[in-house]
Amino acid sequence: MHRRFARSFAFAQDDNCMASEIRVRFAPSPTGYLHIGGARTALFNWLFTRHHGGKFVLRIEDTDRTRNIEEAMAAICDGLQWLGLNWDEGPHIGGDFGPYLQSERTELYESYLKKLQDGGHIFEDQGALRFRSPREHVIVDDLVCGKIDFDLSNEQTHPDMTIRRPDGSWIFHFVNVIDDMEMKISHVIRGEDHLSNTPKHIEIFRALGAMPPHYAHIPLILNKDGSKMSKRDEGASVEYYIKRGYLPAAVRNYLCLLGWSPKDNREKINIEEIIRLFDLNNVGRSQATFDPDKLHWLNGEYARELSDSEFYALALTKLKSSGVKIDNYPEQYIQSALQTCKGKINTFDKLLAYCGFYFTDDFDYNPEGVAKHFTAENKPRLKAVRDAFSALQSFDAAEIETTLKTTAANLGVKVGAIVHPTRLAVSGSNIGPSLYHLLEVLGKEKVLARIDRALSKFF
RNA sequence: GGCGCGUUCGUCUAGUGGCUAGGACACAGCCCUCUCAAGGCUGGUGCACGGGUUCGACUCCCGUACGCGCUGCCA
Repeated sequence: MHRRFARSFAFAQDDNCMASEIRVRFAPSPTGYLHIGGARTALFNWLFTRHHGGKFVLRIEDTDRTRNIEEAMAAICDGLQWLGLNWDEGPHIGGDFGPYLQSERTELYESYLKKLQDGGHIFEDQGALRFRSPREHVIVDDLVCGKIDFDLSNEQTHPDMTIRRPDGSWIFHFVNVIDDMEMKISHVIRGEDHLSNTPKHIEIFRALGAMPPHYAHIPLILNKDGSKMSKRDEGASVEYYIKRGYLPAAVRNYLCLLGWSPKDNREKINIEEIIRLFDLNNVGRSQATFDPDKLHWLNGEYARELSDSEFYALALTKLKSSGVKIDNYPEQYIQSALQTCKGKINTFDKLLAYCGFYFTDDFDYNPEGVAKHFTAENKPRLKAVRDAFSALQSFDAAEIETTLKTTAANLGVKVGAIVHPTRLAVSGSNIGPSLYHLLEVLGKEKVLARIDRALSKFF
């Protein structure tokens, strides 16, 4: 009830000031990696502006004076770009409200500090500067959480916040507010961990005589075990998915589904459609657990939808980065080899294990497969396959299929009985691409050699 | 401890007083099949608990429990 009222109220305000542009920001600190939760926050900000037609600002909150800011910032920018979350203002591209690194905005903070001091809002405490709270109730009218009444009247439970350290460096609460004000941010969309900070931020806006922006606090993303996803957790950074060969569109789609839903049972939705449907009033309020399995499935959905050339390009890149000596093989060979893998793997990090046998003769044989298929009774069968193959003129998938089937019939066994030993002999694995096509790609010579090798090695 | 937020299958969610509580991932079985995928079919598990309000609560109110967040001279 409260929530709905709060929302209509907030949007009524928007309607009254149509002139003011919608401006949102993503304001990470340069930790050196893009957290998956941060990426989702950035994504929701981005979706919100793309839906309403506003500006998406990237601001780096580097008040901590870390070294290697360039490097740490690059990880974040790369992650955002990989996800397709382009910013309209910020590092690299500038804008009318820069600079976009807090470390370069000190004079601005000084001047606002002066204003606050002149207004009697600041006092010194052992060399640090604190903001004196007016000690009132502050109502946060949140677009996702509804109206929340915070009672800040008790100094014991809500001490005056520090805004500047004795060494002159700034505290997040202060610079964050100043920047949102100066950059004319209209909607602050951020993680729910900031909800309790919001009344304090509003106090600063008021002390400066400014209107606070609209707030929207989105639920946090948790680990499988219910704990907060932290840097140490596997899969907590976007980079992890880049390295594993996930598709950005799939990761982005998955992230959208955490705390937001199209409400019509669709899971795989293209980004244009999401932009069309997305709004703050259909963002959920409860925390979501990150489910790697579902992401993996969704990635497979996207992977299967890739065109042949897209798949080939991505697969080739992956093979090269995996150290496969690709130059030793003709392009046509590589192409047909990779084509047999299309639609079979959900993520590209599985590619090498799936098709490595195409690019080396020196592969391992799966032990369970050996125990199961390289049996005494299968020896004559594998020999029969070998002989049948050697008699073939054209070694194409159709011929191979026919040959295997007639061979099986002659032996009085099901085709599976000879398929498995053959696959194992030529690829070392009991899973893989379609055997008929795989054999065609490998070519008669290699196939016969590998069968011979298996025959002499295991029987 | 105080303050705040949350709680529908294991997980993500749909659901705004009357539904056999729907979908998806995962899981199990079956079908298809040269393996693996994919696809098809079937199955199981869910409204945290206790009070109200109401003719009737998953849905509204209160409390409890649990989870998470904030409570920093971190962001």
